[in-house]
Amino acid sequence: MDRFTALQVFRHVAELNSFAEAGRRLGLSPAAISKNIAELEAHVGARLINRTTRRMALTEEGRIYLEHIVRGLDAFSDADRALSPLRMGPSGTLRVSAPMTVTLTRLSAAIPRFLGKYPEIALDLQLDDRRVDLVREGFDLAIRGSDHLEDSTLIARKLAVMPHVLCAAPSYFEAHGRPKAPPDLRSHQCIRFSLSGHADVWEFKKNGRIERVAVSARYSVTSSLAVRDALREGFGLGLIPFPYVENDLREGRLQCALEDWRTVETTLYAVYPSRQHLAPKTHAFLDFLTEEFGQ
Amino acid sequence: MDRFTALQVFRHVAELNSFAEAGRRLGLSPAAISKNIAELEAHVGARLINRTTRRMALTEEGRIYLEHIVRGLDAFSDADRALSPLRMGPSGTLRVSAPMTVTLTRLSAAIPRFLGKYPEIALDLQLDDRRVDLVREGFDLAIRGSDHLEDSTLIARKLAVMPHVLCAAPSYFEAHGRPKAPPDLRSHQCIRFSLSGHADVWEFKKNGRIERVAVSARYSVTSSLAVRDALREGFGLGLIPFPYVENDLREGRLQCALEDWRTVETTLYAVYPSRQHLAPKTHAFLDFLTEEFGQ
DNA sequence: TCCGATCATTCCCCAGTGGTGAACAATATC
DNA sequence: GATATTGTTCACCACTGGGGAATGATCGGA
Repeated sequence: MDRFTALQVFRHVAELNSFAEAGRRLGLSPAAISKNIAELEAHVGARLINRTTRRMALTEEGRIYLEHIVRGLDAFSDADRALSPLRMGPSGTLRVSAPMTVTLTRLSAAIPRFLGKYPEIALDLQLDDRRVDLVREGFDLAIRGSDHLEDSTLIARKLAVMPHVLCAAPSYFEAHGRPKAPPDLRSHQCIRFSLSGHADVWEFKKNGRIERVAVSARYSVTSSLAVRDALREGFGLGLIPFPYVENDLREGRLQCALEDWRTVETTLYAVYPSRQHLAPKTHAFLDFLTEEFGQ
Repeated sequence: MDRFTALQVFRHVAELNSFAEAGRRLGLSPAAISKNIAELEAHVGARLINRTTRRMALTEEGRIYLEHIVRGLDAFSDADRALSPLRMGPSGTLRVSAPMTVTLTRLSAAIPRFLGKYPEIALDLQLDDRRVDLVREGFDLAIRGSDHLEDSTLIARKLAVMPHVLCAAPSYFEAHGRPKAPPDLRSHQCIRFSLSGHADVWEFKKNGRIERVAVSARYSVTSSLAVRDALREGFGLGLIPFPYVENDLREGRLQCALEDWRTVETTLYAVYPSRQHLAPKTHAFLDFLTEEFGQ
């Protein structure tokens, strides 16, 4: 039986002192009211309402029961109401995981604007290049740089594609020469971003031809920014997302090599647990992200 | 949908951190658990639990919701528990309405024994010769002297039949003579118990013949005990339940007349609102009554 | 690395439940 | 007395809530 409606019926009947009136309020037939009360009494094992066709009054049991019931029902409507602000406007605490580098280079400057737009949102932003477990660690959303398809039941929205470029400092090219084709890389000093899915093997394409080069690197590091720093110092060649070195290239601090070859690209995804019942706060942040990376 | 089970499911899932385990505890299939949670989320309009097949964690909404829900569910189990003492042993307050006279003559002496036997019962005994409205005034049980069938939806259990006798004091008979047949009563001084259903017309039967006498009385009173007092004083003839005058007759203070005619009788009923879910306290009192009147 | 076990979800199917509407009995009201 | 209202009961029925199996994902261990 449906306890919940039975209890609601009981409450209405008790407070309105009438079966028929309760039925009208709840949009139920008199028959339904009668049955609900009877069921509830059967469940409780006690008569709750003494009644004839014209009069009705709670029994002692009924009074005691009602008292508790009302507390319970109120708690439930409170529960629904407690969620409505979170459902209405974007508010609450938003837990986001994002990789350090991409955040610092492309996002963190814009975040105050986001927080300014949604004063009800508190942002807990965890910068971490690990691939975090969304649900285990309770994140609402994560940003991931991924080069392969998403694996799990999570939802992924593509934010941006970051093509990689092979580059080094002018001083490096002067000292070691400039590679003409991918295989030349074997004799070069390569700097490796170790968290990349293609850290060990660098891939180049031209005219449908694919060249793979197993890279041996004396310097592996878990941040592309550290790679960039090393590149600037002329320590070696690196494969690095274009946006990170855009300024360096324009201003001549770094130069590209093998520009006629296409190489890997990192796709940036926003990942979240489910598309259903997406919380407004999460929705707002998603919009912010797509807008921010969309330009 | 059944909110109640959905909420129970949600609580179990949240506290056990597992859909499957919750299913086992509640005796439900995994499918049912899944559906319940999905329904609840649809009702609430927010995702309550983030989940993959292996991990699950409450969302912010889920935590808030759970907090309220638990209060509500606890209130409900409290409600059930609050009634169980009333269901188990006879206890609580028992409200009984009874006619003054029959109580004083046949019951009140035994009541302390009843209360001694059931220490958890408090008795609120309203002595009132009115015909009270059981449910309107919130009685658990009423004792009624009735000479006609019960009229309403109430349940009536027969307690005793009290035949009436026509009697008066010896002094009265000496002064006014002894009636030989019902019609003689017209010339007698009659004392009337005005609450009786047959106060105006006294009925006598013999050999299937029925005699009705319209009684004119100078003294009408609402208590049979007052009638008895008047009879003892030799003021007139009265039709009165036999038990009330049993001692007087045995000891010669009063004498019968028309003993070869059968006259009306009052049947004593215990009346209560319903046979279903009879509270133990009421049951105990009913047993007490039948025992007390049964001898 | 592969296989078996476990978990949540989805689909389909079905019994059982809660609902309605009408007939009914009791009782207020006019 | 006639009428209207109320709570109960009885069929009847749509629909829901549950089980079972298949599916996809993930974990743990060999």
